[in-house]
Amino acid sequence: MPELAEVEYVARQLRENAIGATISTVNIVWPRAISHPTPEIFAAELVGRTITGIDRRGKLLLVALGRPHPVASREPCPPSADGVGEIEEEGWVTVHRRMAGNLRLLMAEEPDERYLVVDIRLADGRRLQYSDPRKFGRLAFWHADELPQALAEYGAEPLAADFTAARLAAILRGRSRALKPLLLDQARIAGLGNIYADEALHRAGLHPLRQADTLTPAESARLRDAIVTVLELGIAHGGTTFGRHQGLFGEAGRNVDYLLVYRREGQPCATCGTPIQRIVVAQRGTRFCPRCQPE
DNA sequence: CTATAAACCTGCTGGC
DNA sequence: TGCCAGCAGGTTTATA
Repeated sequence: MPELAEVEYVARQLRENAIGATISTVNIVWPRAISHPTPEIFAAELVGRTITGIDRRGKLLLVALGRPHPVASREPCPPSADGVGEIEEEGWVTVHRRMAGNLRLLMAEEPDERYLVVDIRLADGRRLQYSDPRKFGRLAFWHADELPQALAEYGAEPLAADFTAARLAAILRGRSRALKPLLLDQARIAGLGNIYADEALHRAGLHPLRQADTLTPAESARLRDAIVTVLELGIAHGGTTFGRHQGLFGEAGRNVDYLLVYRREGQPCATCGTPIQRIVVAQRGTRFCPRCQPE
């Protein structure tokens, strides 16, 4: 599930529902899921802190943690527009769901998630649970001054204002790699995964094996627009869900109904009717329309 | 720099 | 129904 669109969708839900909540206990069911610093320190650092903001970088979810002001103001501080209130950030939890991880916010009476990996109890009785049947996903805690090292390897943010056609053209320039592995390279563009890479290439009319530095300016502009479009559509549809839930409350994303090529091999292309083809590129199943996306 | 394979894990689906 | 092969939304590491 979790590519940029699915992470962004959950980030928005968390921003609406979890900011201001205080963590009372942390139970780590599968310790290897904590990648930094150690499971024990992770748990100890979280307890007593309050969720002050939610952010995202590529497929990585960022949860800002702080402590309420020790003194005074009787008024609870309302979160500001960027999700950060009058509480000082002291650290961050990062969540990478990899292939199959899910984040759920459970009401007090709801049963535990299946495949539970980390259970975070909130002071109001709700639980924030990370579950993951494949156990590929990772959580970490970073002090505020350590966060940059956690984000150091990420490339362009596709939904940021500076992700222009010129920016993408600069990324493609001088690279002999095929487009598909380049789009999946998080150090170049952060957040595209197998679904949205295939969908973006299809919308741009580009073959997945096309060499990156052979695109014309018009083609790279088309690709930039296609990337932004597929991601925004994915977010608007609540993400793409194949198996289990992926929203914060267990709801399935509806974007699967809008995919044009991903997992549609053999079915007719919506544009030209040619059967969608599947090949393997960089160990990943890759779908495209051989007519709309000529090599 | 680029490419390829394997590893990390488990669940699900389709074929026989 | 049972078993096996193949596939899966991602990343890291080792090897050419």
